[in-house]
Amino acid sequence: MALRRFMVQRPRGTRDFGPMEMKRRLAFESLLEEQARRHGFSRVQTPIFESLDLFTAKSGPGVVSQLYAFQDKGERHLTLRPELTAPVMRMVAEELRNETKPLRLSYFGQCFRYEEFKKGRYREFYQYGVELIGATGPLVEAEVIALAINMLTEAGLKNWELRIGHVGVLKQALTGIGLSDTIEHGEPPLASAMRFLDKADFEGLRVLFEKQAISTDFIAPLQQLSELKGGQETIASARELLATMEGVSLEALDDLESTLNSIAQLAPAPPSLSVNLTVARGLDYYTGTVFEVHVPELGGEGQVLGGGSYKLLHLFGLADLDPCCGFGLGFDRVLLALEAQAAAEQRDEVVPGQNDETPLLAMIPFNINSSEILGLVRQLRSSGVCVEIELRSRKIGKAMGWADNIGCSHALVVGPRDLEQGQATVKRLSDGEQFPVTLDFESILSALKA
RNA sequence: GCUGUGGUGGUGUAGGGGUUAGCACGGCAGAUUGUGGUUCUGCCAGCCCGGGUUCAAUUCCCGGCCACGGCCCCA
Repeated sequence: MALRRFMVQRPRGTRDFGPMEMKRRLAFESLLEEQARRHGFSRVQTPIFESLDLFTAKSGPGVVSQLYAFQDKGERHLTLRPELTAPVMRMVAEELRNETKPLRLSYFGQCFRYEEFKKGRYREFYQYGVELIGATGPLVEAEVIALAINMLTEAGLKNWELRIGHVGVLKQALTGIGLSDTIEHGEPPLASAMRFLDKADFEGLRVLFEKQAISTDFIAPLQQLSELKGGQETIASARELLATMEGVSLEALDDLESTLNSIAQLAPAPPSLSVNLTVARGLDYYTGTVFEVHVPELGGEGQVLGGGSYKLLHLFGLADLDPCCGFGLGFDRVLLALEAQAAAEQRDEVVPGQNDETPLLAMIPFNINSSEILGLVRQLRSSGVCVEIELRSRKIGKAMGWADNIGCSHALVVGPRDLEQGQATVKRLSDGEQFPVTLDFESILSALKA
């Protein structure tokens, strides 16, 4: 292409989506939307850019290095949004304070992160998510998680693993044995202990316990707790371990069990369910149940969904609505997984319903003034038929080839003779069968349905 | 943040210090001036960018850009 040297390339880490790909993406989006709708969630939308403060308030100043941040002409500090939870929280505080609670909100859109991209990680990526705001407890969490399960199931995703945990279990165990949650120097002892458990650094934990004058006898059961992994039976094992530690509350564990029981009724069983008390999601605003979905086929970037109960609305003066529960679904990653699985099974359809089954009619004006058929085209389109007009004045044979190539189900040639007689033939391209019609939309409509 | 591999028409590829840079798919047109998917013919269209070595670089070297991976990290 001679013009290449003058072309401007797509920025690094971004993607274009052609017609075929968009068909899949739109089908996937409406599938997710339909599930959200059935669970009572309503779609909202927030701006592509926000005040920088919104994200530093949520995640600390460190996030700035990963943001597409800039100043506008009024020298306001803005950034392209790196995620959608904080904007939705902002919107709730700003616009939806007086709506009847609880709110069930869903959203979908681009997010931007300035980082090295690779398979499943892009600088511009798409996130679908939901937040349930203004209600708390095991049933709320179960509703949200069940929606996630139903979405992935309906999308036809296979071989995925739901990992579920509850940050309260270990936290209550640690406070129960006497670790403090208040700051002395820098990090509260409780947070340090959580970190050590997360990284399986039991020597670090021992040092901390000695410093805090806490019996190191607790380390063994804590280690066992953090290493628990398995199905629902894991709850019973955790209960036994916690029972050996005096003064430790079982409330979080009871909640988790209750959540799991409700999920089992609200959604089909996921292909794999694993209870893991160290699914901490690395973030300190999570307060209750936390969960992630992984797809092994995706390798390093295998997490396709993550969420839980968190406290963020207090940042906006709405502490009474905390905690909320929600999740974000990596739209691109789920699609990648679906594509990989479809390819492995040599399946054509990647997303259920991606292939539009409505007839597409190629209207081929032949040696006539095309204005003769425009009224008919309009009537057909009003009746819900997809109509494409041949625009290059091809000869009949070529026009048929064109119609077939672009995926038309039927073709209708209208030439001088047809106009004269008020009749024509609708040709079904799949098998070549022809149907005589009169040149009015009702007759053509019934031929298309034949 | 660390690191591996690679870049030839729109797509997939062959080749290789001096070539009319080959092939397939594709698009367009004709064979075929009222009915497609076959066939035949013609046309369209390419060596990522910059510097170096050389008489000569698309080919070798260096840098950049882009692409695809593996770690780390992740709101």
